Parts: sequence; structure tokens; C-alpha cells
Amino acid sequence: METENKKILLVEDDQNFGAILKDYLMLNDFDVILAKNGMEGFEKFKKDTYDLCILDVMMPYKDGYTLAKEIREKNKEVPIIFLTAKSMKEDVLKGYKVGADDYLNKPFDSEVLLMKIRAIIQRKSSDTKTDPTKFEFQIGKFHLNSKLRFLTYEGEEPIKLSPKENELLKMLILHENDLMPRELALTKIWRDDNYFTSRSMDVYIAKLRKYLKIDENVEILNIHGEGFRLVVKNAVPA
Amino acid sequence: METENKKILLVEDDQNFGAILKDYLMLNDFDVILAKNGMEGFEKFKKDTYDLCILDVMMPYKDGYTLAKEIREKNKEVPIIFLTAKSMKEDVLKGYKVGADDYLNKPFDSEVLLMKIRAIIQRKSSDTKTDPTKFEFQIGKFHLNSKLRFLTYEGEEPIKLSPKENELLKMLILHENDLMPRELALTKIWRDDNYFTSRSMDVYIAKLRKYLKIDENVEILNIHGEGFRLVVKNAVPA
DNA sequence: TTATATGTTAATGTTTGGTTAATGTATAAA
DNA sequence: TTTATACATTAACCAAACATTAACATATAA
Repeated sequence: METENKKILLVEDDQNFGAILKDYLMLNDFDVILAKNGMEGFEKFKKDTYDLCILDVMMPYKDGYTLAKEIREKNKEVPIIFLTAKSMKEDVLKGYKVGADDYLNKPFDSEVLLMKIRAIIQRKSSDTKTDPTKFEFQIGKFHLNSKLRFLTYEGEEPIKLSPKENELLKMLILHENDLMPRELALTKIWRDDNYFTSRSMDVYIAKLRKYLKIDENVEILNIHGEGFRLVVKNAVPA
Repeated sequence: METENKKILLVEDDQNFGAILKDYLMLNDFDVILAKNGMEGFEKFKKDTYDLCILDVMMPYKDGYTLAKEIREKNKEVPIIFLTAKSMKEDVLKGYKVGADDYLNKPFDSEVLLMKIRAIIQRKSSDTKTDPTKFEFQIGKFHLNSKLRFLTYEGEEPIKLSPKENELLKMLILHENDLMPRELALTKIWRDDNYFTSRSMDVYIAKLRKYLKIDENVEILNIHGEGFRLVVKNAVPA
């Protein structure tokens, strides 16, 4: 659908390698801006907002750590991954001190990089999600208005949700693709955690599953002994 | 590089042996502070910060376990290695319960000690690993999400892990290419060490091996009487 | 060799979850 | 006061997930 691709700032002085990596990432549905040194990287960083920065450590003019420090002054949130040929521990540590989110030694497996990128982006974007004033949510093709307690799907009739159904679904959405711990829902929504409230919650999960069944891309999974997880499979790109 | 040497607190009542060991460690680029009994050891521990403690178990005034307990009250992180002439199981267990990271029977091979020291220090201080908030791990081409409890490999369907499978695999990964002592897993994960929990653990090792079989570069080896070792062969360049 | 440790699969036991229906409870309409 | 209603809880039954134990084969160390 219309979901924007995540934007990555890639700073890499090896032009050859940089270009290959850029192409690879773009093939995997990221928007990539490539800078060929630290100076240029910082200029480009200031001119736009990014979901992730991938910085080579060893670069002329300005190394990756210095650049990272400058980036951190402007933005404390944006995830940073360092690429380095060194595997020496001191360097890794230095990176984390500067605020790295992860570290990758060259040569690296491109699959690994992709997974790290996805994991990091997901992690970051899910902790910025907790705005208590927000009451409208999109989940796959569903739309939840948690103030009016309506769940709508495409052209279908809106489904009216009971207070408990509503709160539970909202909490699941706030933890989209992540674990919503059983205990959390019970203490926040049921205000008690015992055998019966727990069974009650299971009954509500069943109700929600019934509502969500019309969209096969949305489902509530159980993580045995831990809680539930609302997963939304990727909407297929056009 | 300018990296500071790692600082080790060595507590050993046999003055002769203590001095030799101290020299040996210093020759290998560690800073070593030697204390000749538990009391003195604790005093020295309080006065400085250390990267590792090596404690003899049998000492006058205050034995190694008691000292370890005191150290743990002050500092839950610092790695501890016990040295002991005894190889009795109860003692080993007692050590792990007190929070030991490893165990070494006298007489021991000094090379072995060195390796253990290096492995432990790296494990602990490459701090992302100790960070309890970290739940994603890369192991060869596998990726473990220990929060959602699944193991993915390349494009394959994620494998769902049970709580025990998950914890055991995580512990193996934290000791990657190094020994994961049997007793450590049993005391931390099974919270008990007896014939049956030990057999149970073997069953879980078999399960994990089955999952990991798809990648021939990753395997779990047994070290007879000691524990297991997760080895990862050559990471392939991109 | 002999005792002990491990590998592995299957059987058994236990806990947790999925689901539907019955029951309880409050509120407001008839 | 009844009755309808919306909602929540409890009950009951079954299935799935998980953990342990058993059983037997094999390996290792002394």
C-alpha cells in the first residue's frame, strides 16, 4: 500500500562497495542515500530525516565514530550501525559508547545485515508508539476507533466492541508484532491476576480472533506461558 | 592501542603458588592484585574495580564461597572463577549457585586458565551480551529472538522454541565457541541438579541439535563430563 | 573390562490455552 | 416490577504445548 519505505543513510568511502550495498538494500525495499565520506554524510544527515544510519568506521576526513557523535548531538534516537573491518574489541566498545545500536564486521553476510536492520528499525519504531491520547489505529485493513469502540474493515459494517474487547485489542495493537505479556493485560485491564481473570482474558482473545478472522493477514498468536502477539503480515507491494 | 590492561583480583592462600600465578598472568598482560586470604581479598575488592576475580576455594579465615557471596552483594556482574583442589560435585554446584562463571581444578593447565579468562572477560565486557534487554542473537546464519522465542534460518519458516529450548540455546550462544558448563545450565535454567534434570537437559540438547542441523556450520559438541560447546565454523563473506 | 556419561526416541504427566455455552450482574426500557 | 440488553465471568471439555521420565543404544574414561 502507501507505506513509506524506511530511509537509510549509508556512509561508506569505498565507492565500489558502497554502490553494491546501496543496490542490495534498495532491492530490499529501503530508500538509501549514499554518502562517500563523513563530511558528506553529516551534510546529508542534516538535510533529511532517516530511520537508520549505517556508517563505515574507517573513512578519510572524518571517521565513523566522530560522525556518529555529531549525529547523536542532533538526534538521540536514530539507530546507528557501524561497519568495520576491525574486529578488535576496543573498537566495538568505542562504538557502543558513542551510541551504536549494532556492529558488523566486514566481510559480513548480507542476510545478517538485513536482519539486523529489520530488527533495529522495528525495535525503535515500536517504542515510540505509546501516545496515550491516540485513539485511532490501523491494523492491516482494519481500523479501530478506541474512543467510540468501533472496529471497521473495508466496506463492512462496523463492529461494536465491548469495553474489555476494546482495551484488549488496543493493548495488542500497541504491542504489534511484539509480545503483549499476559500479566500486563491482566493487571492493567482486569486489575487482578488470577486463574479466573486469566481464563476470562482467554475468552476475550477468542472473541477478538473471531472479529479479525475476515483478514487472513492479521492474527493473534499465543506465546505459551508468556502472552499474545498480534501479527500483521506484510501487505504485498504494488 | 592504548587499551588498559584488564585487572584481576587473585585470592590465593598458598603464597608460593599465588606468586607464580600472579607472575604468569602479568606476563600475559593482565594487571593482578594478589590477596592471601578471604579477608584481605574482600578489602582489596572494595578498594578498586576489577574485571575478574579468581578465588581459591580453601582458605583460612574465609573460604572462597563466602568471599564470592560477599563480592556478589557488592557487584552482581564481575566474573568469578573458582580454583579448587576438590573436584567434588557438591562443591562445584555450590560455586555456581554463588554465581561462579567457571571452575578449575588444581592442578590445572595454565593455558586453559588463560583461555577461560579471556573467554569470560570478553563475554562479560562485550557488554551487549550481558545486557538483559538484548534478546536478539545471530548464530551463523541463524537468528534467535529469545523474547518471542523463535529461531529463523534464511528464508525458512521460523521455528518456535519452548521456554527451556530457548533458554538453553541462549546460554549456549552466550558461551559461543566456549564451554557451557553442565552445572551452570542446570542451576540457572533447571534450578536443580540431579540425575533427572541432567537427563532432561540432554533431551533438550538433542532437540536443539535437530533444529540446528540445517546449517552444517553450526553444531553442539559435548565435552565429556564438562558440558557443551556451540561451535560456529567459518562465517562466509558477503 | 567396567562404570559412567551421553544420544536419541518414545511414552507419560502436567500445565496452559481454545472454545462454546451457561451463569451472573448491572442498567435501562417496557 | 418485569424484561430486554449488553456485558462479564465461570464452567466444562478438549486440544496443544511443554517437561519429565523411561528405555535402550552408544561412547568415553579409568
